[in-house]
Amino acid sequence: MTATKKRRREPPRSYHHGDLRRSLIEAALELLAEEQNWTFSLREVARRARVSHNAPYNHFADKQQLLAAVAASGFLTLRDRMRKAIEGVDRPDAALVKTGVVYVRFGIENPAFYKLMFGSVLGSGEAERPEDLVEAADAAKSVLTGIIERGASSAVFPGLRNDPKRIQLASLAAWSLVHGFTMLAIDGLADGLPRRAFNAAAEQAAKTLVAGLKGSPE
Amino acid sequence: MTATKKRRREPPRSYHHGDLRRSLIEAALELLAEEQNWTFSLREVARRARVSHNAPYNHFADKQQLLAAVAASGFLTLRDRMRKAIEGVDRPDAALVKTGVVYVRFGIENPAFYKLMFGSVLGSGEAERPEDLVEAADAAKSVLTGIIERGASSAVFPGLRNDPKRIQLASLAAWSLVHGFTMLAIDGLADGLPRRAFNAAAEQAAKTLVAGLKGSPE
DNA sequence: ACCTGAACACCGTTCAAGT
DNA sequence: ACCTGAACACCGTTCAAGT
Repeated sequence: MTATKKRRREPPRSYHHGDLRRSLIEAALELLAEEQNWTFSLREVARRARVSHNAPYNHFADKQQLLAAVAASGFLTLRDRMRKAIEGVDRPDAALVKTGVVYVRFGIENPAFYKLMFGSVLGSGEAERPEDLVEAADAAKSVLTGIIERGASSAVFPGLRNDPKRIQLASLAAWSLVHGFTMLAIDGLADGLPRRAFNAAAEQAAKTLVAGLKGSPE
Repeated sequence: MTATKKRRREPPRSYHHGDLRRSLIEAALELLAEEQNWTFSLREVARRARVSHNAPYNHFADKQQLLAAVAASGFLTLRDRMRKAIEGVDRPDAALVKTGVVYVRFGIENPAFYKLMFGSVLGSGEAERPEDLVEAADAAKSVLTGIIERGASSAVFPGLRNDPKRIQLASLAAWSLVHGFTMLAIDGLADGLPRRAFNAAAEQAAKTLVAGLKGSPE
C-alpha cells in the first residue's frame, strides 16, 4: 500500500539463491560423498544449502523427488564415462569389455552414489518412477545396447543373428552382469577380492559373457 | 521382601512371549509382504508383535540388527530353494542354468524381501556387517560355486582349467549375472519385458554365460 | 531377565504468513 | 514466486523403573 509497491528493475531471478534447485542437488552430493550413504535427511540438505527446512518444497514435491534428481544426474554421468571410454574402440567385443570395466569402476569409486541411483527411488517399491530418472537410466543402458547392436550387425556376435529380440536380451544380460558385479563388490560380497583386483575380475567376467555372445547360436 | 519373593516352578521362558525374538522377525516379514518395502519402523514391528516400542531392544541391539536377522533368513531360504532345484540334475551346465532361473524367480516373487536382503544392512555403507548375515549370503553363493567346481573338475568348463582362482572369478561372474538381472527386473529396468518373459530371459542370460564358460580358454 | 513409560532429539510434511 | 516459522504426527534410542 506504500509508495514502494512495485520495483521492475531486478531481473526475474529468485532473491535468495541464484538457483536453489541446483544448490540442493549439490548439497545432497556433498553429503553423499562425506557420509558415504544416503541416509541424510531433507532437513540436512536444506541446512547445507543455507535455507529453511521447507524451502526445498518449492523445487521438489518431496524428498523422493530430490533423490530422483540426484540419481538421474548419476546415470547421465555414467553414460558419459562409458561413451568416452569407447571413443576410439572399433571392435564391438573389445568395446563391450571396456564399457563393462568402466561401468564397474564408476560404481566402485562412487559406491554411495551408485547405491542411491538404484536404491533410493527405483528400489523403493513405489509406482512413482519419475520420467527423468527412467530416461537417464535408459540412456546409460543404451550405450551397452548400441555396442551389442553393432556386434550383431557385423556378425561379431553371430549368435544374435541380428535379431532385435535377441539383441534386447543380450543387452539385458550385459547390464545385469555389470550391475550385479558392481553391487556385490560395493556390498563386500565379492569374496576376499582385494580392491585392486576388481578391475581384472570385472574384465574377466565381461570377457566370459562376450565369449558366450561370440559362440555359435544355441 | 514379601513371602512371595521367589518361584522356581515356572520353566525359564520369557513371560510375555514364548519367543519374542522370533515374533519380531515374523512381524517384520508380515509388514514386508504387506507393504512391499522395508520402510516400516521398528515401532511398527513392535506394535505388530504386541509389545512396547522398547521391547525389541532386549533382543536386538538396534533396528539394523533386526533387519540383518530378517535378511539372513532370506539368504538361507534362497539357498534351500537352489539346492532343491538341482537335486536331480547331474550336468553342471544344466544345473547352473537351473539354479540361475530359480534364483531370479525367488527375487521376482519376493521383491521387497530380496531388496531388503541386500539393501538394508549390507548396503548401508556401515562397517558393521553382522557375521550371521555374511555367512548366510556366502551359503547362498556357495551353491553356485559348488556347481562351477564340479564343472571345472569334470572338464565341462574347460576354460577354468580346474584352477581355484578362475573358479572363484567364474562364480563371482555367475552370481553377478543373476543378482544384477534380479535387481533390474525388480526395479522395472528390464526393458518392457512382460513378467511372464522373465523366466525365459533369465534362462537365456544364464545360457550365454554358460556358453562362455564352456568355450575354449581365453 | 524381560518388559514398560516417559523423555530426547530428531524427522517429513503441511499450513499460514511474510516479502 | 519464493521463502520462513510454527505445528503435527511420527521416528530411533536412552534411561529409570517395574515385575
